[in-house]
Amino acid sequence: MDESARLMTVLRPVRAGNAFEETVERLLQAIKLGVVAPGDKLPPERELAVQLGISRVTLREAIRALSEAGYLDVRRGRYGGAFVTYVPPKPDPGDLRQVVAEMGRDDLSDALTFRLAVECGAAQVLAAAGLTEEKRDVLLRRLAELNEAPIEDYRRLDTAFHLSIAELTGSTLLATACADARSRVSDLLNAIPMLQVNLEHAAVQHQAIVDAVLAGDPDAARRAVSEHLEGTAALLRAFLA
Amino acid sequence: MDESARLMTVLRPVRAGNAFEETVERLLQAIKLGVVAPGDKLPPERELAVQLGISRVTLREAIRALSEAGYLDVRRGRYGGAFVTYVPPKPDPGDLRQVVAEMGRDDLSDALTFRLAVECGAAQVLAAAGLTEEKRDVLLRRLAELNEAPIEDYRRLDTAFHLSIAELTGSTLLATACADARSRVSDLLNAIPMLQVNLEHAAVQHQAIVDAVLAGDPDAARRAVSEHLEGTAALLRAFLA
DNA sequence: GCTGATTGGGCTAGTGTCAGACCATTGAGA
DNA sequence: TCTCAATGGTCTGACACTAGCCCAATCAGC
Repeated sequence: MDESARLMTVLRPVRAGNAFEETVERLLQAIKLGVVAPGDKLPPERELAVQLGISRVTLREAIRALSEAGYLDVRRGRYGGAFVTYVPPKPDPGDLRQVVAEMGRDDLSDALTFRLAVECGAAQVLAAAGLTEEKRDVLLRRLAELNEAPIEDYRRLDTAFHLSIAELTGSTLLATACADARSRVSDLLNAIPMLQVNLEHAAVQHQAIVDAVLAGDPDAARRAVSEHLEGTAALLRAFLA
Repeated sequence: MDESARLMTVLRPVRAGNAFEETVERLLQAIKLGVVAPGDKLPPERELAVQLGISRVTLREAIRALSEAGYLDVRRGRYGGAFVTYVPPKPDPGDLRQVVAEMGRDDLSDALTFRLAVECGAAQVLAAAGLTEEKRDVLLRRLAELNEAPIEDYRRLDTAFHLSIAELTGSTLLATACADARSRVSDLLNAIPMLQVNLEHAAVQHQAIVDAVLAGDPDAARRAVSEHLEGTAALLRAFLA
């Protein structure tokens, strides 16, 4: 609000934790966002350590922790690797309160606001920039895949659809921000029951988003994403009330 | 674009560098954004180290580097401290090419896209949420300060105005993202000559942004910010062409 | 069966980072 | 003029993290 608020924003902690903790967080993000789908395996330790910019020792500690927590199944030998065993829990509104209690009411509001801003921003930018034919295809394919998704794949493909919008802008920073925003609320979304009405409603909104983006209408794109996300947020608040 | 793009997004390096490098970067951000104005001093080392979540040793190394680079003047004894000596260089379009060469053409585009998305998102969210009287006052005060600014304070107060919008949403994540976005282009903005025409044009656009936000019109707010930033981006491209 | 490539598992020596204690300098106020 | 609180400057022992190496397990293909 005042000057000192800006000081706190910029002079916040340089690191969110030690290398081990940050690595666990990152792998968890990849797993929960479904970037590596259930049954898939992570890249080999040596490669992954390079990608993450950490030592193999630290990476292995993180993998062992996730393995012990039941997220991964690690197998040795050729054709081995760290296989994702995590499957999102059955939606249960009861979990919601618990998750919110863990993350804090303010952080929830913060995360929802952040997500709203960056996803609207991404859609607007993409609509304003215009899409190549190839990009149109990607977007339409993602939408189609989502619409045909069996219910157990719905959240994962929904994530893929949403993230595609940011990725198609070509901005790595924006894609990263959207992935971060999504992962901050993914546990909450997983706890919301998937009712037929809501899914149909979401499908209409997804279509509206794609239509606006393909039409090159930034205002409509912004509004469509805004309505979609506000709808989800309202659903969340309803289950929390 | 495809599946592997998302893998790279999520499995990017856990750390941007060692603690020393990241600390230098953070302090530089505070200085260049004018969060600590020229002549002001940083918090005492002991406090700052706690805020940044690093050891005093590492912090001191970073401060020494910035001191040797001419950004800070460190004085011992009571009422001593690390005083900001950095004043933004005189605008010089010649610097532009050099800065762009250092950061890379793609990174520039990435940064501009990111900034456009998050600032539009922030303005939209703020307009949609509505402002308390107190918040209105803050926003109007920042705008007034900017309009009355002597030319040597213009960039700093412009930054303050822009960041206020994100801060007023109450989302720390969003404020952080906007600060990050701004700092990625601040060297470029500093290199653009400040012509009277451009300043007047900017003043009108700033007014339009505030008007839209206070009117509670998210679309208008988004559009106003978009026009303002696109104008700056166009100016940049013009000097680079 | 073997074999060899691929993968996880483990060890060690070296460097980065930290917490905490203590020293040196400065200058406002008694 | 002296004092002392606030601040930067320095040192040390402990722990975290890394790079690089070698070992162990697995399994497709010969």
